[in-house]
Amino acid sequence: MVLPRAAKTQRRTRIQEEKEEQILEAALEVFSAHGFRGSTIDQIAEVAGMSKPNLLYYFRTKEAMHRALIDRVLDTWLDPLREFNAEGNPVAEIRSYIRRKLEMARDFPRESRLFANEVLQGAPHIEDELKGPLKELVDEKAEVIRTWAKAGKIAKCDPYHLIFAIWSTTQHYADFDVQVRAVLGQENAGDGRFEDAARFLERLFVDGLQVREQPSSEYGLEG
Amino acid sequence: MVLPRAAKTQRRTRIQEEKEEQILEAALEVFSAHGFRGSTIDQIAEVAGMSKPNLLYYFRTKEAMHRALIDRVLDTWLDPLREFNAEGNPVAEIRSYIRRKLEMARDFPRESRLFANEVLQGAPHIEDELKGPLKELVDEKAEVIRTWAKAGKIAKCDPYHLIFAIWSTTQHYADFDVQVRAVLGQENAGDGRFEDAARFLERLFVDGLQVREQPSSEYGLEG
DNA sequence: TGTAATGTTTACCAACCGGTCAAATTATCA
DNA sequence: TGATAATTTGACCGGTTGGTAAACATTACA
Repeated sequence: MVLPRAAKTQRRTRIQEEKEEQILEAALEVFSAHGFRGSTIDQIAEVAGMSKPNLLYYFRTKEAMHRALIDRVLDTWLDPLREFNAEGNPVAEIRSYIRRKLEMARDFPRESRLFANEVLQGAPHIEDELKGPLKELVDEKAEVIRTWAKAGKIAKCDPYHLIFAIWSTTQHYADFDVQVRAVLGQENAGDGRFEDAARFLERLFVDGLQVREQPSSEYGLEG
Repeated sequence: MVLPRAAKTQRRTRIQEEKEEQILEAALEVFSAHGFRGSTIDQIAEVAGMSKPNLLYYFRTKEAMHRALIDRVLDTWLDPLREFNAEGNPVAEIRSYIRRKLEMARDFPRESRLFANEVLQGAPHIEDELKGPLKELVDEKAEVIRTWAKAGKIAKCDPYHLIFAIWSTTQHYADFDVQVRAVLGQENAGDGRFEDAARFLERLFVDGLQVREQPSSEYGLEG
């Protein structure tokens, strides 16, 4: 037989699992750093420590590799939002969501950049995931936030833009890492910037979402 | 003479100016959408409406085109931060900075994505700009913010992370536009999302930076 | 108007890139 | 062990890409 390629034989060989693991790890390294078009199969092969035809034995095409990687990573990536709990204390839930997202930016920056690259270039490969599972999950959690606001547990605000703000501020530390480092300077070599960021962001969002008697009317909104 | 190429002759021809303008416009379109490696000279040539060798007559290499584009756009891009005025009302200054950044995300999304692509992939072509002019400008404005905080005009906070938060939340609407649209759904076709974002962000930052008697001590910061 | 400088295009090249093929090597198991 | 299936690799292919050479066209200007 010439084309087992994972799908054909139900039972996966030990070697198959190991090699596919190796390849996806290397693919994550390369795709997250250069984007889909900017990456070459040779690069991935070199990082994975195997020959190009060998990669193509496990994944028929470059696109197949990318898709497998996206599928594998997307679930994990959305976990923090899934944990968002309607029953919990609203402010505490938002705080811990921020903390979890920031931890992911620190511990899984490549995953963050993989999606950032993809979305930035128009999401040509993950449009369905965005309009499907992602939107549904966000809709669900936005409804939770809206309920909290109506119940007076947090300040009234647009839940979608709140989620966008949490995404952008936290993922910024993964996606724009070189810029953050450049601006903060060399002395900020360790992970200290993540702790500073956590302090700042938790305070910003918590104070910003506190229910207020006179909701900053002196800065009333014009067009 | 065969190689005038702008630099050699001091006086620029009318044609030179027009064509270089055309090329950089096309380059912005293509580079911002696909990143440096993902873009081809042929693509840019087609958008610019001229032949590939003709492009290379004005810019010797693909890198030269990219560099010229970056140089041209970076100045404009930093204008909103430059306008940040130490003498003004602190909260008003921050609000109008947010507004200006959001307007830029709406009106110049390609410029935003150009830099996002670049930084995301490790800023291989603009490292010097980040560590030089950008850092100096941010250092200067961070000092202004720190002064305001010390004077009790705004809440005490890390000025660098405040700036990062404003950058990330506003640029998010340009860089991750497809994701924002996907999550908000089709009904949000116009520019309404920018107005909603402005309302949300101005309120978030203004309320979050309000000086407080008891600075949210009940959510005291742990590690 | 003539001519030298400037601008444009066609044809082309070498390197690279995604992917194939067939032969060789290794693992599996009756 | 031997035969069969699974895995790996070197050689190769067609298309693309960044860039060049040189002939051709146009403009500026004395």
